[in-house]
Amino acid sequence: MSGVRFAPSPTGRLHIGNARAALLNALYARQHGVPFLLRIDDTDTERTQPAFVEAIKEDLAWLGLSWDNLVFQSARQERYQRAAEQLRAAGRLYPCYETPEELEFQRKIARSRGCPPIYDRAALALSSEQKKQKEAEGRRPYWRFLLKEQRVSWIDSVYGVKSFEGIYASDPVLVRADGLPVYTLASVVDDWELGITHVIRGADHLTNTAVQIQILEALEKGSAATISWTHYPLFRTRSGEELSKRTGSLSLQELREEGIHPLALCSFLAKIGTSDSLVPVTSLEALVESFSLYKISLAEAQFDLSELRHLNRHLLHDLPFSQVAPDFQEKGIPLTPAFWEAIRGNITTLKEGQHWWNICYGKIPPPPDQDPDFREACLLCVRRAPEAIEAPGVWETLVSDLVQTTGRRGRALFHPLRLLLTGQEAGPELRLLASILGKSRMVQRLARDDAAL
RNA sequence: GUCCCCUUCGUCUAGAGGCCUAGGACACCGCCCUCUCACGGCGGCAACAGGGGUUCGAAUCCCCUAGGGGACGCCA
Repeated sequence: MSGVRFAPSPTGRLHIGNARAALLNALYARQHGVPFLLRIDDTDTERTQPAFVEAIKEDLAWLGLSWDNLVFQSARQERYQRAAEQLRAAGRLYPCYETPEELEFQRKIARSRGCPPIYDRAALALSSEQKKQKEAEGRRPYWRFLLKEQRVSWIDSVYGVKSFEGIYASDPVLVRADGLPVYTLASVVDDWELGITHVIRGADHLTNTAVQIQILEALEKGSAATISWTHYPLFRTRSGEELSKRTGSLSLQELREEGIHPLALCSFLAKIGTSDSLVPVTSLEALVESFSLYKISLAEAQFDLSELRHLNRHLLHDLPFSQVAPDFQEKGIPLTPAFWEAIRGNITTLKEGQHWWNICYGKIPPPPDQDPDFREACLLCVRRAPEAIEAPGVWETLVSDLVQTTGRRGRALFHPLRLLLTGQEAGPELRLLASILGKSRMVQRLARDDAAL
């Protein structure tokens, strides 16, 4: 039995950091044919909001990821209680009575004195009378795991041999005063019981790993070698902008609204910070094939939104009609192959595709009528052109006529004509636009007819 | 403060002591294509954070300095 998991907490919408974790795990699962578990880490009762569970599922589906199993930590409380019991029995879980405020104060003191803010284990020295007295005062105990002061080592797929000394960390709180387990415990229990053999997560969990290994051992469920650990370096950002879920920046929702195609995001998230080139792929399968944990670099990759946009542009150039039609359908746009062929080379985002759809099939703001004589001449030519602009040779004939009639050619002809027809300075080749607009709409726009403007 | 990690073209990176006058991709610039802006094709510019060692030889190994990230929560 083996498997991987993506374990978001439903405290907000998915952001790119989450998406990377989800994608990397999903790619690993697909490549190795192991189950991909979606575990909802909802042990934090204050911050969890049920609505975000659906939002997370929606975001994952948009990315193109599916899961084999769905588990809620909130539904597994008795497992965690049992584990806590076992740790208590083994003498590895001890009650503490400080309030969060007191602990915060202690940490502040330690920091100001230049000391590491590590828990002083004061509660360990409490006699049973003292504990009784604390409880008589109305204090409920919270429970800390007694860390062994030993070196914990494991092999990380990215970082190589890693080791941490137990003395450099606080004894972690495993059970809160309200009796509910904390992530640190729940995660270890679940990984063991749900057959997670490969943990792939951000490097912010590196020190957690040492702690979790000690818990795993204390629970007699395994050792450092039980799980294959992979920690990838977190994104770095320009000018230190926050990327964490706490600020809610760069949610998948925002990227989606901007018109970033999910495959562009997946290509980006799978390739950035690896030894592979940052190029878009047109299917998730291609990412599965080239995926390797060993390609992940030790240096933090910089997340650059403009890089993502470039990738999106290239992807859109490559994507066939069938792969983008659904995205437009969703926006109520009945995309046609001819239209897609015409615009794909000129757009960076799907949103710009919608923009061009509106230009071609909707009304446009009246372009400035700087040269009415030129406009009238163009109108004359288009009026006497055959109905089927798209038919072979028709465009060429029309252009000859335009050159003859207006006395202009090249940029001097096409630029103002483009402006009159589309209201845009740049865009797809006019020949293609003309066949999409059709003779009647071209006439309307050149005649400055209200129906098209 | 303590611990962990990082630093190669603008960006993502290749690089495991001689294959390095440092390779690729994207960006940028130029040319070609095109009676047009784009698209596309071809080409160009451009980097080993700094300083010490070790070695016949260092981007690569060691040390120091500087800069950056992460962890140190009754969050996950």
